[in-house]
Amino acid sequence: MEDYSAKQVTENLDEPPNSRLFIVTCRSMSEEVIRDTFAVFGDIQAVWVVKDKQTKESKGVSYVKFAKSSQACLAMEEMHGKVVIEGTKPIKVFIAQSRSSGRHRDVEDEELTRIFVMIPKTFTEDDLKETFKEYGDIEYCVIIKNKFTGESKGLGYVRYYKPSQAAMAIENCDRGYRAILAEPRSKTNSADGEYAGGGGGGGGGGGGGARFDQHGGDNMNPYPFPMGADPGNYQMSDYRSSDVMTRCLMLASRAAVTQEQVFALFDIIPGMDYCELQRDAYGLSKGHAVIRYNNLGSAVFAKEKLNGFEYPPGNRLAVTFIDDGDDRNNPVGRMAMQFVAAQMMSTLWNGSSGNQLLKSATPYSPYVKSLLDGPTPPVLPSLTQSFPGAPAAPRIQADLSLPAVKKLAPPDSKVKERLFVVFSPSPLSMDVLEDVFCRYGSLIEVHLVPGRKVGYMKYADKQCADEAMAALHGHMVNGVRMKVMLADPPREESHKRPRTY
DNA sequence: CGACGGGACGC
DNA sequence: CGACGGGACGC
Repeated sequence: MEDYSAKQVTENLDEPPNSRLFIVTCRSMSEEVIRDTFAVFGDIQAVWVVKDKQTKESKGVSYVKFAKSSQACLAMEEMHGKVVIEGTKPIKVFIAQSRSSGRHRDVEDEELTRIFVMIPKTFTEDDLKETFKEYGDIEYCVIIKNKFTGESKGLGYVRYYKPSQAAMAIENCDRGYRAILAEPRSKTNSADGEYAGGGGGGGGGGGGGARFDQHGGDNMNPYPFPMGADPGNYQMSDYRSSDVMTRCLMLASRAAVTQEQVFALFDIIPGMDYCELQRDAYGLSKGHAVIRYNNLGSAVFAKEKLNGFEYPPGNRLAVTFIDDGDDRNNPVGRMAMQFVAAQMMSTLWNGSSGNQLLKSATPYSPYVKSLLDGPTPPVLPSLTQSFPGAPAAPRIQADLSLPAVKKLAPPDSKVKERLFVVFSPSPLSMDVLEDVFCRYGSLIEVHLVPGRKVGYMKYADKQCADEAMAALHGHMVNGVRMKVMLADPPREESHKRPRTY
């Protein structure tokens, strides 16, 4: 078909994605005509007219492979529905399905016009639009935000009117935006993928342990009400699906707490389905966090038990409902709370065999017990000892004198230098590292490599980084020796990752 | 010795 | 409706 060996062609057919056209023509249209017709839209790498094996006659189907997706998209937009040979039917032009996906459904514009990007947390939707309008008219921009605080998650969608515009944006925008085609939202993903089937915990390794699976199997009704038809059942389902705000707690802490700590603490109570630390514009913890449970009972219980709790020791946490509204002492909430407590107790006493419920809490049994038994508010210093990554109350012991703590650089600062740190015998926790490495100024963020004894420190200023390295290399912090050196430049784009464009 | 790569919208 | 050929690197 072209001056490419067979192997090369088949391997490149789907690369970049959406760079190949599927064209329906009249049977008389030759390869030459097709090539001439489409050559004006870009660099054609291959043309293939599907022919009958016996008669060698065209079946009226052709493929045209372009070098770029934007070229294929432009050709599609310009040529679909056009009459190429007078007196014959207009041709149809689509983006071809990738060869590996066995489906033959037409690729819709819907799937080709919305991109998904990573942006600085400081970006507004207007910033997003300003940044991406140079690639084409934008229908709308959306930034994914925290529902309660409006804080950006650093991710956004941009919808263009035409596939070629989205393709241009993906091909030409700064690589830092990591622009890819967005997956269509309509894809009816089984509501909460995490709760499907068996072990959902695996993936992120995010410290918190597996979720408590409260709406797991149909046979497991976590509430003391029968599923039968009685008023109680209605009331219950009504309350389960009640407004999210009623299940949301706000944590306030004077001492700095990490996301991991808050997660570990509130995850003790079953049903946590959201936990996020609030940060200020400079990425510093403001000592606030939002925690949501999937049922009111757990939220009530968590508030009762954790409000006033000392964590870390000496620091009294304040836990309130986000909407400091009305009566939380309604019977339903109380019953639900008591039931959750009872269930946790029984699970603990009975050893919870075959019950996935307290999987992640099991290691914490002693203090979960005391938490449940304890007065309100409980003071259980021993609790903090066993939380992974809990700081010995920002107490840092070092074999050198450390300067005072300095403010972090804004999270979207340009990284001017990275330090590579090796820990021995084991890695230090995130917050200890932040506390130590920020003291020379301009620290942007600490990155620990999961499962390894190494980490990276990002700095916005070369001199600060060098100073930190000179001061800390070979030194000991909390019994951990650190090698601190300049990081090798990040690996340049491995072409391994599958791209969506 | 000791190496990073990320990602999802509650209609 | 209209969906996937021909030909085969070199350890």
